[in-house]
Amino acid sequence: MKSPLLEKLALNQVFASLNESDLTELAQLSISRDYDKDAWIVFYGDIWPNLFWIESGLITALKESPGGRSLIVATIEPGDVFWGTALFLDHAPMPVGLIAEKASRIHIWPRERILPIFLRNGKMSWELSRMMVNRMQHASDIVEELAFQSIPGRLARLLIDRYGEEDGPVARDLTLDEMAAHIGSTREMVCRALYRFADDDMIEITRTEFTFTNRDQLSQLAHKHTD
Amino acid sequence: MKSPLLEKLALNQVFASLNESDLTELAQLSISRDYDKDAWIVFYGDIWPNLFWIESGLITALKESPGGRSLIVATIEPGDVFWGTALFLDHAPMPVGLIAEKASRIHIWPRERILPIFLRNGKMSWELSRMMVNRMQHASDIVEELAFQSIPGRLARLLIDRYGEEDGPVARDLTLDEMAAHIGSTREMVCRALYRFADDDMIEITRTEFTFTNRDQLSQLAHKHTD
DNA sequence: CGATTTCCTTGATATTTATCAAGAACTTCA
DNA sequence: TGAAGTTCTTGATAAATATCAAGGAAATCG
Repeated sequence: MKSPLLEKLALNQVFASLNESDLTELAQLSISRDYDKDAWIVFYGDIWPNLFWIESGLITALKESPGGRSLIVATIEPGDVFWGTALFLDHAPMPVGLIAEKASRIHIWPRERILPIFLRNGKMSWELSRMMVNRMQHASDIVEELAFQSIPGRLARLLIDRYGEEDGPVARDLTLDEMAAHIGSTREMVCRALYRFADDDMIEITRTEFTFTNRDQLSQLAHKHTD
Repeated sequence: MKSPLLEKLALNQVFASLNESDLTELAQLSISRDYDKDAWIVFYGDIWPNLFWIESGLITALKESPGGRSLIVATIEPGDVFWGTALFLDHAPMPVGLIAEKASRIHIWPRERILPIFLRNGKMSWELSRMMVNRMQHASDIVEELAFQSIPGRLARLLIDRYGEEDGPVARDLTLDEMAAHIGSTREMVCRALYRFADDDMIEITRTEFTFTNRDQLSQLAHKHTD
C-alpha cells in the first residue's frame, strides 16, 4: 500500500520520472522538517548541498542588502522542489536565503542521499535540467525588469501576475513592504504608485481589497519597457 | 589519428565527460558556422533548440530594451559551450540575443542530434547541470548588482573584474557605450563616474589606457552595497 | 589628405527614486 | 477598553540617474 507522501511526491515533475522502487527509497531517505512562520531555513551565503520538497506552507527566497532592503526572487509552494547550488557545485554559496512565509513542512534530501538516485535515473536529471532552465528564465525576467522597467511598471506587473485572473475585488494579501520587496523598491514608492494607478482609474483601492477597473491599461504599463 | 577539433572539444568540461567514440560522433554531427563581426547569431525571443561550442572569436549575450538600451549579460569565449533554452524546454524563447563581437566560428548541434548523445551519457547531463548552476549564479550576481548597487559601484566592479589582475596600465578595450551596456546605464553616466574615480585618485585615465592607483578603494566601492 | 564617422566629454536640466518625518488608521492583545 | 505595535499615507526634500545638447578629439576611409 502506497503512503500518502509517496503519492504526493509523484505529482512533482521531477519525482514523477522515478519508478516505484526508487520513489519508495526516496521517500524513506527523506528528512522531515517543520519551520515556524518567519523561521530561516537557510541563510544567504550558506553552503547548502540539499534538495527539498515542500509539503505545506510557503517559503520565500530572497536577497538582502546590508542596508536592510530585500528582494524576493522566488516563492516556493507546496509540491515544489528546490535545491541549494552546492548540490551541484561544491562550496557554491546560496545566492538567496530561504525563509518560511507561513509555518511550513518540508522534506529534505542531503546531497549524498539523493545523488545515487538521480545518477541512475537519466530522466530525473533531465527533469532537473528542465527545472533549472525554468529558474533561469525566471531570473532572466527579473534582470529585465530591474534593468529596463520603472517602478510603476514593475508594480503593475506584480499586480497583474498576482491578481490578474480574478475579476471582482481581490483581497490584499501583501503589505506595502512585501510588495516593495517583490519589485525592489520601498514601501513609500509602492504606496504612491498604487494611488497613481487609482488616479488614472486603473484600480480601485480599499483598505482590504483591490479592484481592477482597467486591466488593459495596467497590463500595458506592465509590459512596456520604459526606454 | 585524432582531428585537432576533437582535441579542442575535449578541453571543455561538458565534452570531456564523453568517451572517444561518442566524442567522435559528436564532432561528425556538428555544423560549422562563421559569423562576421556584429552579425546576429540568434535574436531575443527566437525559439532556438541548439547547443554550440565556440572555436574562435567572441560572442555577446545581451538583452535590449525597445528604447535602444542594451544590457550585456554574458560573453562567450573560445572553448565555451552555450545553448538555447528551447534545447530543454519546448517553445521557450531565447531570453537573450547573441551577437558576434568579433568574427567568430562556432560549431552547432541541433537538439535532435545531440539529445541522444547526452541521454546515454549521465555524466554529460551532470556537467550540463553544473554549468547551468554556474549560469544561475552569474544571473544571480547580475540581479544583486542591479537591485542593490549604484552605478559607480557597478562600474567599479566591472573595472576590477575585467582589468583587476594587471598591475601596470591596461588597454581600454571597451567604448563607453559598451561599458554602459555591461552595467545597465548610459555612456554619459559611465564617463562621469570614471572621472570621479580619477578625481578620487583611484584610477588614472588616458585616451587609451587605465592605470589603477588605488585598487583597494575601488574594490571596496565595488563590493559595498549601497543601502 | 580631407571628409566622414565614431567616440568622448561636459554642462544644463529633467525625471525618477529614495529618504526622512510625521501623523492617521488599523490590529492585536492584555 | 486602552495601550502598543504595525501598517499606511503624505509632504518635503535629497540623491541618483537619465536626457538633451553641443562641441571636441580621434579614428577611418576613400
